[in-house]
Amino acid sequence: MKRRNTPTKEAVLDVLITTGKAMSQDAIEREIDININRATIYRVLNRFCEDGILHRIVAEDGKQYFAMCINCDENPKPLYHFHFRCIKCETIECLPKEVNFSLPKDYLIENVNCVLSGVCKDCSQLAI
Amino acid sequence: MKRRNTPTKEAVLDVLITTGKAMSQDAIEREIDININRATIYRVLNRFCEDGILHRIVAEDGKQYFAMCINCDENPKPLYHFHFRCIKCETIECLPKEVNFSLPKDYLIENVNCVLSGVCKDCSQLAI
DNA sequence: TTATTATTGCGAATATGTTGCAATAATATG
DNA sequence: CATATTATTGCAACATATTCGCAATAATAA
Repeated sequence: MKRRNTPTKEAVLDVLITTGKAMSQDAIEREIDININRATIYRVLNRFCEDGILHRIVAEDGKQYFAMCINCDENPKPLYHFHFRCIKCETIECLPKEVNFSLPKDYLIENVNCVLSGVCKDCSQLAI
Repeated sequence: MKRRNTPTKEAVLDVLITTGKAMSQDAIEREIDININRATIYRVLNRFCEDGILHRIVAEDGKQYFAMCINCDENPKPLYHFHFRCIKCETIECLPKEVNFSLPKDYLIENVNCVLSGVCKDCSQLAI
């Protein structure tokens, strides 16, 4: 199943690149100027995840967030990194901090989903 | 708002104690012999969380899971510990492993939600 | 025993995410 | 350039998780 280039895919990637953070489907939809169907956005996001272009984070709000893989911006992130979700501005960012864990014997690891939440520096300074 | 003792609350706690793992609303409902309304179970669980009796984990499936706080069983867990979700048996257990993280300056931490997923030892050995 | 009010059940509402299907459009081929 | 192939889209419907309003019930206090 060969992939095709579509305005939708470009628009979605664009938003994620310029924002530089992890975004949910509705946030992405809000940011895109052209009108794109909800289901289509999900399908595009899922395909990007399959292709290793995006990674998916599930936050404590139970929602899925999507972010560019590894080299979101200048500083490369370790494979399994922490994420920070700001409860004020509702954005999620990848932290350049690796998740260190060890599993008891006979456990097989498949995925890591670590989200810290609180108030990000921008919002905490606004509060002053 | 003073809390009252009800059969529902007892039943829910009972299941969580005997299972010793984190369970979702539907898993709890399945395990309880008496009939309890879905909404009621959620309310009971939420109240227990408010009261610090249970803690809430959100897994990659976007669902909420609830587990006894800290001293789920004999071995006490650190405040912020990892959780392991088995994709075979669909259970979540608290790992006695503390989450070590550090935040950039001016970030305020509020909550930590770390879930590793894969195959637990019981299920990985079944596969052999 | 009675009054107060926390708790429950029920139904409906909300939100997130997925899916089937027909229509559209990106790419490859002649 | 014209056409065939099929990936992608839009739409509506669906599935599931969780919450909420409201009236009825029941736990506790008096």
